[in-house]
Amino acid sequence: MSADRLPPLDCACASLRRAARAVTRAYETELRDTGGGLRATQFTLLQVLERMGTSPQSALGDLLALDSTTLSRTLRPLARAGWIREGEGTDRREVRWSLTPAGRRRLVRAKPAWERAQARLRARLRPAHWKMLIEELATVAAAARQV
Amino acid sequence: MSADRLPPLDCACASLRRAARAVTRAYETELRDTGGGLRATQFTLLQVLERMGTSPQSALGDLLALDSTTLSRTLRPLARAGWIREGEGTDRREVRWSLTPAGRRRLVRAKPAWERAQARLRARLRPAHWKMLIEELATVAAAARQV
DNA sequence: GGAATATAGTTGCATATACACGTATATCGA
DNA sequence: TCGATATACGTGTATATGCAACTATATTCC
Repeated sequence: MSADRLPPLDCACASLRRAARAVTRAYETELRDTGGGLRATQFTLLQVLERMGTSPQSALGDLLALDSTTLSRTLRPLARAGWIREGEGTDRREVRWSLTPAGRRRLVRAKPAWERAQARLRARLRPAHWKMLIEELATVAAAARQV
Repeated sequence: MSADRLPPLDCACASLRRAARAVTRAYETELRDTGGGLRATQFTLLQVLERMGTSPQSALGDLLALDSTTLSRTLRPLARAGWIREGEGTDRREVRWSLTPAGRRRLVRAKPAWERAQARLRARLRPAHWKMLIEELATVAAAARQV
């Protein structure tokens, strides 16, 4: 029933939000069916922590353009589930997060679903556009933050 | 303090969500300061209704890739504010929406803020990339819905 | 050293978003 | 024509998201 094409929206913000909603739904469907029900944001946080090793909470927020208050509340359930752990830094205000072994296993288990979602979307785009899109989105996010 | 650049994220979903968050904040800041505090989604709905004239609720959901339950709750405050109005269709299940004169005025009043936000973002991107981005995002949204 | 300021994070509140499920209406098929 | 199915929408519930305002710690600078 879903249309093969959608009319472009003049507004960049509306365009981004619409695409984010549609793509999030596709990824979360995949994650729900076989990836154990991680939400998109949860998966992303685990994936980023895997790449960063250990990271102050604020650095996660900077990297993902996530407000610190959102981050606090999104990380809490991940910690409660035992997938991430708080570490100590020199700065006593700061919270440093890292993946636990359980978190790493959780991520490994979810990755096939994520890869399927990626592959499925990618297959529907022109090959050259994928990389461009990823890079342009990074540029856009950085540009928007500078305001 | 915000970085001039951000590292790309491998995940298309994470890339889109990050960009959508950052851009939404930029647009809503502008709308808050001088546009009367419309939220991004509210502005988008008014703008789309202006373009479509009258539209069944389901058509709005299709166009914006918005779940119908989200739409119900998002439209309600707009109706309460008197910016949109319910109309009758042949199908008694259906709700048809259209902009009221007050809604049109509201939109006119918010547009300069929106245009400033658009212009500011656009100025930070390579000129050729803007149109490409808008179109690619429409393609991505449509592609993700087909899953 | 201590006041002014900046930074890291949290809490209260409000909107955004969607899934599971329910209700009402319409359509289809034997 | 009437029972099965499909469509349009709403409710309950849960997560996502960010602003205003707050606390606690660190830094700056006189």
